[in-house]
Amino acid sequence: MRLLNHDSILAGKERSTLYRSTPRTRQNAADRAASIAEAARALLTESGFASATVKSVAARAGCSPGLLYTYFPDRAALLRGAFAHAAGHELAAVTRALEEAETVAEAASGLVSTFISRALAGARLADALLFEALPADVETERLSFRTSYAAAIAARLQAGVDAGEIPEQDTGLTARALSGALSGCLQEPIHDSGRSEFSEAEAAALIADMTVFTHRAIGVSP
Amino acid sequence: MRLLNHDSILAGKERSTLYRSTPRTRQNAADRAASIAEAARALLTESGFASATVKSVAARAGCSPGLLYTYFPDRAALLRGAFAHAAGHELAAVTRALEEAETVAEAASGLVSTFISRALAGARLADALLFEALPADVETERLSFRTSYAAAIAARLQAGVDAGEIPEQDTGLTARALSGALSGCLQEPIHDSGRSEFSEAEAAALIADMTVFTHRAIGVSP
Amino acid sequence: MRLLNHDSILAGKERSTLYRSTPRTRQNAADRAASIAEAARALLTESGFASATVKSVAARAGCSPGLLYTYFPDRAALLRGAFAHAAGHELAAVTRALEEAETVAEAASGLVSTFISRALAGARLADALLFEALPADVETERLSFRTSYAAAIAARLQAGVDAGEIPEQDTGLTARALSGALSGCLQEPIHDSGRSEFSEAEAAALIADMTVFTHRAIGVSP
Amino acid sequence: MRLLNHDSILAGKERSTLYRSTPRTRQNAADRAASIAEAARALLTESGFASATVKSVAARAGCSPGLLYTYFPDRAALLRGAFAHAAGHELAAVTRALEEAETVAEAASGLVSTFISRALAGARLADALLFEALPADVETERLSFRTSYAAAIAARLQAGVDAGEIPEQDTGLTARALSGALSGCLQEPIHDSGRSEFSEAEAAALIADMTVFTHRAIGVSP
DNA sequence: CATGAATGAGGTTTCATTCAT
DNA sequence: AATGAATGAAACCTCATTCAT
Repeated sequence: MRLLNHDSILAGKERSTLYRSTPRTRQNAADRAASIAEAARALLTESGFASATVKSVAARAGCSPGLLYTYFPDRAALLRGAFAHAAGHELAAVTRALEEAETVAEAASGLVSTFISRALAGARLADALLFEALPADVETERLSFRTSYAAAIAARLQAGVDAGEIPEQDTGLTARALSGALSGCLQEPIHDSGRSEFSEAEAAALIADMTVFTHRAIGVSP
Repeated sequence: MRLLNHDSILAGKERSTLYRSTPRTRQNAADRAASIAEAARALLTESGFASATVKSVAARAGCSPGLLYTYFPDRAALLRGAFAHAAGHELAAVTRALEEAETVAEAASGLVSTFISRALAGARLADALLFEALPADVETERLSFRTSYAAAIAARLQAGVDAGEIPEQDTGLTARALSGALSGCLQEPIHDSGRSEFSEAEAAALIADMTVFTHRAIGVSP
Repeated sequence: MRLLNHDSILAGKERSTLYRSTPRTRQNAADRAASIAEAARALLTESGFASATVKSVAARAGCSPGLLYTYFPDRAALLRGAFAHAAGHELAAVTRALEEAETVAEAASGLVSTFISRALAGARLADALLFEALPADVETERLSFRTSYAAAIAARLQAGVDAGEIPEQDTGLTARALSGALSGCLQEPIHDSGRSEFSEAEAAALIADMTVFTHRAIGVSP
Repeated sequence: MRLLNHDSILAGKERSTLYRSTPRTRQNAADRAASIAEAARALLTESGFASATVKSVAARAGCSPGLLYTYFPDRAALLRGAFAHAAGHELAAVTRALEEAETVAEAASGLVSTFISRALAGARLADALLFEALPADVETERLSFRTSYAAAIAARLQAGVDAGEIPEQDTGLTARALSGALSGCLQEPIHDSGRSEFSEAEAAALIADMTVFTHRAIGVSP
C-alpha cells in the first residue's frame, strides 16, 4: 500500500551546518527535532493549536525559539510536523487493523472499532486532529491525512471487491465517504459535548451502530 | 422540523445605535448589513478567509471599515455571518429536497444529488464551506451547520423508520455519518484537484455512486 | 466678588441659524441646550466621564448626535459645560456659606461643613468633580473651578484680615492651600474607599477635624 | 515606615520571556526597561501624556514598538511606570526631608521647602505630576502617590504628637489635607501662569508663607 | 430644526522570524 | 550549537464629527 509520505514533513529543512555530519551529531539533531515536535504535539493535545506559539513550543521543549528554526523552516512546518506525528500514529493503528483482518467485513469492523475507540480514549487529541480550527498552513496536513486514510481503506475494499466479498464499486469513492462518515459521527460526542471521558458502554454502542452502517454501506451481505 | 437558528447570526449585534426603528430605517439597515455580508462572502469565495480583513471587506462593500461595526459587533461575527449567509442557502436547498420527497429512498437521492450537484456547480464556494481553513471563531459556525444538516437528515430518516421503509437505527448517528460522508466524498474533486469546473457526466457519476452508497447505508432494500 | 465666568461655557457656540431669533426660538434652544448638558451631567454622575460619549449623551437627552453639535461646538465643550453645570452648584453653595457668615471663623466652619457634607452626600458626583481622570480638554475646567473656589475663599479671608480677625497673610495663597486641603482630605473616603454612603457621624467627625485644621491654618485664635 | 510599593510598577510584567535569569541578562533587561521608562518620562515632561504613544515612546527609546511589550504588559503600565519613576524621586526626597528633621516643626519646614523648591525647579515635570490631565489608567497612579505622601507625612506627625510637640489630632487626616494644600498652592504658579522659571526670591516667599500655614495647621506653637 | 448613517484617522497589540553574540 | 532580545508589519476597533435628507 502506498501512503503519502507524511514522514517527510518531520525531516524539516535541509540543515546546513558548520559541523561535519557525524553519527553522533545526527543523533543529537534527531533527538532535538523529535523533542521539539513532541513538545508541539503535547501543547496541541492539551490546549489546541492557538496555544502552540513558537515561543511556547520552545519553552516546552526546553530550548530557545531561535534553535527551533534549526530544525524546522517555519512555524507551519513545525505544526505540520506535530500534526503528522500524532495523526501518523492513528493512521498506523487503523492501517494495521485493516491489514490484519482476513475478510473485508472484519476489516470494516476493525476500522470502525479502532478509529472510534482510539478517538474516544484520546478525545482531546481527536478533537484537535478532526475538528479544531487549524491555521491554513496546517489544514493541508489534515486533508492530506484524510486522503491517506481513504487510500488505506480503498486498498482493503478493492481486495474485497476482487475477492467477490462485496459488490463492484468505486472503492476510492466509498473509502472517502467512509472516512468522512467516521469523522462525522464523532463530532457530537467528541467536540460538541465537551466531554473527554467516555464509558466502555458508550464506545461499544457507537462502534456497533457504525459497524452496521459501514457494513451496509460497502455492501457486505448481512 | 426544528433547525438551529443560523439566521440569528445575520442579525448582527443589537443595534442600539439606531434611535428609532422605522420601517424605512430597518430596510436600509438590512440592505447594508446584507451588502456587507455579501461582500465578505464574495471575498471568502474568491480568495479564502485570510483575505477577508475588515478593511478589504469594507472596500469591497463600498463603505468605510468603521461602518461594519454598526452592523456586526466584531470581525468574527461578520465572518460567521458571511459563512452563515452562504451555508444557509445550501442547507435550505438540501432541506427542501428532503422534504419534497415522498419516500425515504427518494429523500436520500434528493439529498445526495442536491448536495453534490450544487457543490460541483459552485466548487469555489463549496471548498470554502467544506474544506478551507477557517479562523477558530468561524469554524464553530461550520460545525454548527454540520449539526443542522445532520438534524435535517435525521428527521427525514426517522420518518422513514417510522413508516417501515428502512430498518430501526439511531437515525441521529446515521445522519451525522451521512453528512460526513457527503463532505468526505467531495474533498478529492473539489479541493485536491484544484479544478472548479465539472462536466455533467462527472457530476452524474459521482451522484450515482454516492446514491448507491447512501441507500445501502441507511438500509433501503435494493 | 468676581468669579470666572463659568457660565459662558454653557453658552456653547454662536448659533448661525436660518431662523430669525424670536423669543420662542431662543427659549426652545435654551431648553435643548440645558437638557443636553443635564443629560451629560447625569451620565458623569452615574458612571464617570468615560461613559459620556457623544452618542450616549445624545441618547440620554433623547436627541440625535448630530443635533448636539447645534448647541456645543465639540465634545470637549459639552463636557466642560456638564462639568461646569455640576461644579457651579457646588461653588454657589460654598460661596453662599462664606457670605452668610458674620465672622471669618464662622465662614471657615461654613466652608468646611458645606464642602464636606455636600461631597459625602453626593459622593459619586464629588468623585467625578474632584478625582476622576478627565480628558485634557475638560481638566482645564476643573482647574478653573479650583481657582474660583480659591477666589471666593480668599475674598472672605481678606475681609477677616481687614477686620483684624486673623493675622496678616497672603490670603490668595492661604485660600489655594485650603482649597487643596479640602480636596485632599476627601480622597480617601470618597475615592479610595469606593463607598458612596456615609453616616452622619462620619461626616460630623470629618467636618469637626477639618474645621480645627482650617481654623488653625488661617490663624483664628482658639 | 511602610510606603506603598510603587517600585513594583517598574518591575513591569513577569518576564516569562526570559528563559534563564543570569545576572548579565537581568542587568541588561533592567537597563532597557529603565531606558524605556525614561523615554516615556521625558516625553511626558516635554509634551504631556497625549504625546506618549507607544510608537513615539519606542522611537524616543531607540527601539521598536514591539519591544516595549517585553518590559511592560501594556501601554497603561508603561505610563504608570514612567509616572512612578518620576514621582518616586520626589516622594523619596520628601521622605528624606521628613526623616532627617529632629523636631516636627523642622520636619514641616523641610517638607514644605523640599516639595515647593523641587516643584519650582522642575516646573514642567511638576505640572505633569500634579495638574495635567492623565489617562484614567494612569490617574490611579497619581492618586496612589498622594496616598503615599500622606502616609509619609502622617507618620512624622504622629511622632510629633507622641512627643507632645503638637496637639492630639487625626494625623492621617491632617497629612492628607497638607498633601492637598501643597498641591493646591502650586497650581497658580506652576500651571496657570505658564511660567517654568522662578526666581529664588519667589520660591523663598512661597515657602515662607506655606511654612507658616503648615505650622499653624498642625498646631506648632509659634 | 432634526436625523443618524457614514466617515476614517490612528492607536494598541501580537508573534513569527532573525542575528549578533 | 544555542541563545533570546529585538524587529516590524499588520490587523482590529473606537468614536468624534459631518452632511445628505
